[in-house]
Amino acid sequence: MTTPRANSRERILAAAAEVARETGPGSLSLDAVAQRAGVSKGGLLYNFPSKAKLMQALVASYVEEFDRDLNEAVEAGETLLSAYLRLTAKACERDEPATWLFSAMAEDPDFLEPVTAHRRRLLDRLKADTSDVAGLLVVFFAMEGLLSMKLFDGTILGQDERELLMERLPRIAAGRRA
Amino acid sequence: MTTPRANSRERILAAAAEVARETGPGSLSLDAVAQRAGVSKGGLLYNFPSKAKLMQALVASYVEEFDRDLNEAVEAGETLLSAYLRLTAKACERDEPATWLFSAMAEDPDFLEPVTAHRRRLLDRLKADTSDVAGLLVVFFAMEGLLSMKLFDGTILGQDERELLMERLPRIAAGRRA
DNA sequence: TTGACAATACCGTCCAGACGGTACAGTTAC
DNA sequence: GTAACTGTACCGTCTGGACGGTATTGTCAA
Repeated sequence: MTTPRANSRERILAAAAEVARETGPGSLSLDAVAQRAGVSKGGLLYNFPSKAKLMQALVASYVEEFDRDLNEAVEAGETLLSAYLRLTAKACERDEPATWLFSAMAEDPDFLEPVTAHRRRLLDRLKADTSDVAGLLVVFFAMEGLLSMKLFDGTILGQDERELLMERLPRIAAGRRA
Repeated sequence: MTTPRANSRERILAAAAEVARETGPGSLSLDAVAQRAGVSKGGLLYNFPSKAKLMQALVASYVEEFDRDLNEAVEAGETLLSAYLRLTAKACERDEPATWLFSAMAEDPDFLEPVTAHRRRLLDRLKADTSDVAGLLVVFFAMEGLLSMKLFDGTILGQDERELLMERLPRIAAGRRA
């Protein structure tokens, strides 16, 4: 009952994210991931020879996807800030928070290094693109705060409040005072 | 020595936070905590009858401390917003990030509920104190973003950048009520 | 005053289960 | 034939936590 062609890696990665979300970040066992992906444990370890490699791939795929989307938007003519705002807001509205991030952190905090490096590069790109650094920082960290709340599951903000926030942010980054 | 040790609970809680910080959020074992606290595992389990109770106490003590400090500042005449800004900034500058939070989350995401509830209450209090809700939201989430970066270990921001940010924030939330 | 009992605050040991990882023989698609 | 698996069996380690024991202090009736 096998169709062994290889989107296996993607299926496994997606399964890992699902398991992390459903059973909690601390319960990401290889057995659970293999079962969820419809793969044997042997098969999982064939694709990712250790749990550490799985985690690294999980983190890397997230960073790559974000950068890809961002660069596509910029090449299509959108401003960097606008694209960042839009993509991050989209991430905030997704049903599945990226709790796999916590799984990676629980396994070994060093696995987050690619994410923090990515964030640092992103901020640098945004800084190079504005004349109002302070305003940019405010906007950037507000978005990061919103995103982290989503990660921590907090549905702290109502719809109307979020709209209020998202409406104000671009005006701050534009250098205008309310 | 023979006399029952005073403040065992506090020592254990502090030890748990230390272990979480030093060995990573996923490696918070009772053995490690007991050893660090200078208590046997049996003694630990006497004070906190399960790991879950330990985590809950860890979370609760954080929330209580924050609220206590905040209320003291307000009673001493500081405005709520100013106190919130100051206390959160202080937390960001502390050497020891609160990685125990991730330990709690790894154990069971539900343990974070008191924290998110606390955050929600805090935001509500701040909202009731301002006429410019949108501005407040920006400031609040920017601070939360800064804090979460600290938690994720990201030393993303340099000293000068943080000063730039912290200088701008109060001006955005300038709309005060009566 | 004292002896009996109980509560408090631990210590040290043990154990069942979960987990990551290995090994390897068999199976299927190309 | 080979890459990409499956399936099973197994190992060593770690972990939460149950349990029984112990020392000190407190209470209180006779």
